[in-house]
Amino acid sequence: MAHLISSAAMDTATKPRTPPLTGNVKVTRDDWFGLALRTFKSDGVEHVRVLSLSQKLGVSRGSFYWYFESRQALLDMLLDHWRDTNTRYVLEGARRPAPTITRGVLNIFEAWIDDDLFDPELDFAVRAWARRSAPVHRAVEEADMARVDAIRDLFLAHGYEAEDAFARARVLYFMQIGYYVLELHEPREQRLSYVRAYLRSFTGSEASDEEIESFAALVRDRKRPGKP
Amino acid sequence: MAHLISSAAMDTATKPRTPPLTGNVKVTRDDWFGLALRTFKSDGVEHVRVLSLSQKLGVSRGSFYWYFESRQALLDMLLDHWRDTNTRYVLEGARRPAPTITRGVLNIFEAWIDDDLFDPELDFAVRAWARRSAPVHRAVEEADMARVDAIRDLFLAHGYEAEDAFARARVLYFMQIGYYVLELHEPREQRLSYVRAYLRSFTGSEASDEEIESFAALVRDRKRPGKP
DNA sequence: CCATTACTAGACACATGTGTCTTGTTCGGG
DNA sequence: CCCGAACAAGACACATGTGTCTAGTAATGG
Repeated sequence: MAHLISSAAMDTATKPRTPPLTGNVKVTRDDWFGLALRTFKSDGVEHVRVLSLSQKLGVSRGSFYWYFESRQALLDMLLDHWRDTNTRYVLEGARRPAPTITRGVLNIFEAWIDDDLFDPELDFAVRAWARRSAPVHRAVEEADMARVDAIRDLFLAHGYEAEDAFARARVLYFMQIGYYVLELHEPREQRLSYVRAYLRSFTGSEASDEEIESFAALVRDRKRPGKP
Repeated sequence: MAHLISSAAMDTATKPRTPPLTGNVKVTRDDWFGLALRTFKSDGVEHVRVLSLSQKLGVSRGSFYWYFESRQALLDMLLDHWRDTNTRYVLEGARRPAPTITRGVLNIFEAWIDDDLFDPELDFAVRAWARRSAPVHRAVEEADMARVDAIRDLFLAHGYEAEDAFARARVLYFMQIGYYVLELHEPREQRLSYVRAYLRSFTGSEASDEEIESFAALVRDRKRPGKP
């Protein structure tokens, strides 16, 4: 009865693997989660389906229920993943001490401009999801408030008046979200060329050439700074 | 063909009706479309389902297929509706001749600030839909370009340099979209109080008191200006 | 008053989805 | 070398969805 051995040639769109997968194992938990995440980002929650994921992975749904308790558990993990990645780096950037306000804003831009640190697709997918799910909605509200507050605190720390700091934080944040929603996908070089103008409009003061240049250099050879 | 009755129904709770509905009729085409639209806005395309709509309307699915060719036909109509409403008023506002740039931007704000003219929920729902549907994606891209171009032309008409006009159009538009994505739902009065600051940051010049005041007055007794 | 118009109900055939359970299959270790 | 841990397959029961078709039924108009 052993016909068609190792027809598991499903290495197409899903597969670069590190360990050769011992035992009767065809896919790992990470395969499931990774595909779910990609599907979530490109197609939305509604399309994260155990059945269709299993078909793309070339295994039966039984495999899924070995690794995960339920579809809902997987969705919860997607939300956690978003919280762990997207919000964190924005906050870290905003809170990093900076000698000037322009430099402080550049610290935030670092996350914005690097898709490894802030993932706009993921953010949008979560926002779309939030429209229907109360807990997700709360999570998004919390994250937005935390982000705007952190940016406002940056302006406050650099001597802006309370109201002005608030307004500037909002303009900066709203415009960034709006930019991502539009899905412009401009090349990094082009985005870099706008930085000076954005800084002027966001902070009301002028960035120094070396600030701009060191930011450009940092972005150009983006390697993830922390540990992987 | 006397099916042009009761087009203005579109109530909230789905039921109170203007004409008593003659014959064996339980729901009208507008009932179907109105509920579909509301569902689309609050829950997204994926939840616009013939079955669940029929249950909410209290009729069988047979009714739907009397009024509409298919689910897809209904979805197409939703997209058309979005095009007819949302894009139009933004363009009209931007193109209306204005004595000053601040006044010109206020003309655009008119649509932004009035949910009858520009519906953020609808816009967001369409953008979410666009991520999965190529034709919808194209429609959104076209609309975004048309809107930004119209705003840019406004700045150009008031003497701004080409690049500056482009940048300002983008900042204005992106920030507005970002604002809507966040779903802040601030009361009209509060939004009005920001208008002067926004105008300053968007145009770089100061609005006159009477411009601000006449805008506030216009918004306060919002009646739809054109014909319904 | 009877036919026609304009709908609605409900059954059929089929697809896609969830979650559970039983029965494999493959490896590595005692 | 056989056994158990770690997974996978596939069937079952059920829910929800689409689209089609036939048999109604309530007002209206001749």
